[in-house]
Amino acid sequence: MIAVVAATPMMGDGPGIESPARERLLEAATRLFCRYGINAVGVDTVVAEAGTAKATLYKAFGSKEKLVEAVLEREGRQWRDWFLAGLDTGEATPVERLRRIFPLLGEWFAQDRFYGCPFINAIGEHDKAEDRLRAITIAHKKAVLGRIESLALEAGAPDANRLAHQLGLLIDGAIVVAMISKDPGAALLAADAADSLFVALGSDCG
Amino acid sequence: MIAVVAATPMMGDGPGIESPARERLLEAATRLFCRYGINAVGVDTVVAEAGTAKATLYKAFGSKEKLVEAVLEREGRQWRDWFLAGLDTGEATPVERLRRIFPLLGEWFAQDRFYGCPFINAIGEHDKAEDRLRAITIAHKKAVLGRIESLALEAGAPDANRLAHQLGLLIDGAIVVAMISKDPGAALLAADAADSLFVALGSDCG
DNA sequence: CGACAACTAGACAGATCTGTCTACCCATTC
DNA sequence: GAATGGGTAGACAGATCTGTCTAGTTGTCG
Repeated sequence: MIAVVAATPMMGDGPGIESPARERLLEAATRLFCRYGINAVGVDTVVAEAGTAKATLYKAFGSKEKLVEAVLEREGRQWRDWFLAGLDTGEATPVERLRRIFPLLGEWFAQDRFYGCPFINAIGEHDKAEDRLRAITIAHKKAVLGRIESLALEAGAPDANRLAHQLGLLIDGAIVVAMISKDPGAALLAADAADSLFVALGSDCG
Repeated sequence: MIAVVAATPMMGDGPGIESPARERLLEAATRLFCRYGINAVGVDTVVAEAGTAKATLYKAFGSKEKLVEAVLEREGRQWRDWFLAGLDTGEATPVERLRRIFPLLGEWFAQDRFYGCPFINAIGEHDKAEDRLRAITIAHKKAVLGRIESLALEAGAPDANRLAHQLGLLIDGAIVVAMISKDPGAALLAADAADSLFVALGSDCG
């Protein structure tokens, strides 16, 4: 127990708890699951892409299902770090920060590695009565919408919670449309629609 | 060839071209694919649920992939028939018809058989470089948004095409949020957001 | 009756899936 | 040097997948 954490002597990357093999597995699984779908990718493909042995995967995660959860949690954390940092960086008014949402999404959509939202896709291809993936997804969305609601509140929105969730609708809609159409322009359209939601905020001008 | 169409002597249901076995297969496949995901359901499960033999499935569709396409095309057609009829039925102004969009979606979300959008889910769990399912999906969305754009035009929208596509964002967003949260209230939220998009239309009143 | 068409039941082949297991490698540490 | 722990390589079991094939059943029509 103690040795497991106290070990990892050389690698200084990240928190130092993750072993390199575990990290390579997460990266490979993320890439493959997002591109081809979770059920369409076998663990043999994941370990081949990660360059590890199959036993390493099962030692680290226990099952493919647990690997999927770990992938979603890691990918969600990284995405939120990137997205929320994009909102919060530098000097800006709350409304200006809210207006960054869709340009940021546009950057994401334009990446050749953009395959839609891993959470939405994962839920879509699993039993809809399954609650585990939905719980992970809801936690992720709550973290994102929570920050947006704070900004809406600072911006003086009459109903910050409602505004945040309506922006959430536009966010998810834009993600889905961008995945289907392969057109990052969905972000521009959503930005425009969001402006219509911002008219109640004081500092607005077409 | 001719016999295949000219036959089906007794059954008078529907257009009469579909054989009962084929229809049962489509119904069973739709139910199972939507609920559990396409890749998670094998053809053995489909034929068992449909009460047919496996050979009947392959005789009628040729492959599981073709069955999937047939399911999406049939389901899309039925959904559009229901949805567009809901918009167009009875006497109403174009804006009133546009305002029916989200209450209609709310009815859909509230059904216990609601498992999200089969098109979105299908694309999400397949290779994102695959174009076949995307083409079917785009055709479906085009049919829906085309009618919405006509209504927006009749309603005097300054940019009917843009309004239609923005409503499309809210529609897809609401579908996804309803699937994730299992809360039909996403439709109300979207209806409210849509009202903000309608302010440019003349006959609007909070 | 005989031909025919649609369907059923289920065996079967071959591939692939998840998960386990053995045997070995190698670096670090005591 | 010996022990240890993380990793590799890959065989293996057992299930399940898609798709094919054979044989038999049912019902219709001439």
